[in-house]
Amino acid sequence: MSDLLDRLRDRGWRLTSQRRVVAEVLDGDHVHLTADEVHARAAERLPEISRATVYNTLGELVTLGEILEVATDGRAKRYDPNAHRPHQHLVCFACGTIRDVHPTGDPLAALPAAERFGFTITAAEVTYRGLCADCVRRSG
Amino acid sequence: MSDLLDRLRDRGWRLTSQRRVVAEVLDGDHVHLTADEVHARAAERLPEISRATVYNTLGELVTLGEILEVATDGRAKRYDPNAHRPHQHLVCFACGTIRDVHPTGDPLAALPAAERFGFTITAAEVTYRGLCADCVRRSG
DNA sequence: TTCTTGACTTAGACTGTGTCTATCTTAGGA
DNA sequence: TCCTAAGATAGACACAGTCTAAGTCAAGAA
Ligand SMILES: [Mn+2]
Ligand SMILES: [Mn+2]
Ligand SMILES: [Zn+2]
Ligand SMILES: [Zn+2]
Repeated sequence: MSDLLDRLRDRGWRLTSQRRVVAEVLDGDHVHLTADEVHARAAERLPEISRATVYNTLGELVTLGEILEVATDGRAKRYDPNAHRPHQHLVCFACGTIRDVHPTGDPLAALPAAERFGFTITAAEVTYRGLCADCVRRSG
Repeated sequence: MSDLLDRLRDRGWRLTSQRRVVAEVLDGDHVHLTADEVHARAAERLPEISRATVYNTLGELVTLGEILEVATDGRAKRYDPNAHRPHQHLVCFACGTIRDVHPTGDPLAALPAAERFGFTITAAEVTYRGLCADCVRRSG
């Protein structure tokens, strides 16, 4: 985490208290918070932080490649600090929980040239969907 | 197309002119229109159709399994009449064009049990991203 | 240490996308 | 032809996100 702050300072970032708490809130595994969730948690530590600053900071961290923007549903985007290791997502239909998963092989290999329509393809995102153990139990 | 209208009538749908034009607008291959695009095209044929009716009709067609809702970016959802054959999507970074593609194999097979976190997984959506031939040409 | 300044933060207006409600219209059966 | 519940409509509303103008402050200069 403080290595993140070091990298940012090296890139000329001014280290404000707002940016520090946003970075702290995003620390951890399987973290996929919406901008408003980040704002709520940041505001516990720094009550007057504004929504605009949270959006600005998240956007800058995405541009710098330090976090990922994930749009799994039609709702709010989620912000993912796990930008260092490529991964895909597993989402529960019922409760919306998101886990990072690491499929084997290269998903691009499954797409034959005849199905590429002349595109130069550089990425494949996979979203696995199902019910998590808790929601299976609850629903019978 | 009229087989679609037949199926809907069989399911007890009242066939209004509004529902008819929405169904007509969604006919074709590689069609992935936003709700407002559907509304604009429907309004060419039926000028006073309302946004609410377009949203209602699209939602009902999704519920009936006649069209798919696709969220490829963080923007407006797109509606896809190709609900009869499973497929994935190929999206151009630059112009946003969407093509239907059919990868080989089952994407679920690439996710080992140890990476499933106890979920009961029932679906995998893949979005391939790259530059289409036109945008590659234009950009250099 | 204090000063300076442009980078940063803020409140709130504004936009795009989608939902809801109250009222009006109409498809299709009696 | 008439009736009525299903459907259509306008516009208010909600949510996610962007933008702007004015105020604040981190960090380098002196
Ligand atoms: Mn993730
Ligand atoms: Mn499609
Ligand atoms: Zn769940
Ligand atoms: Zn393109």
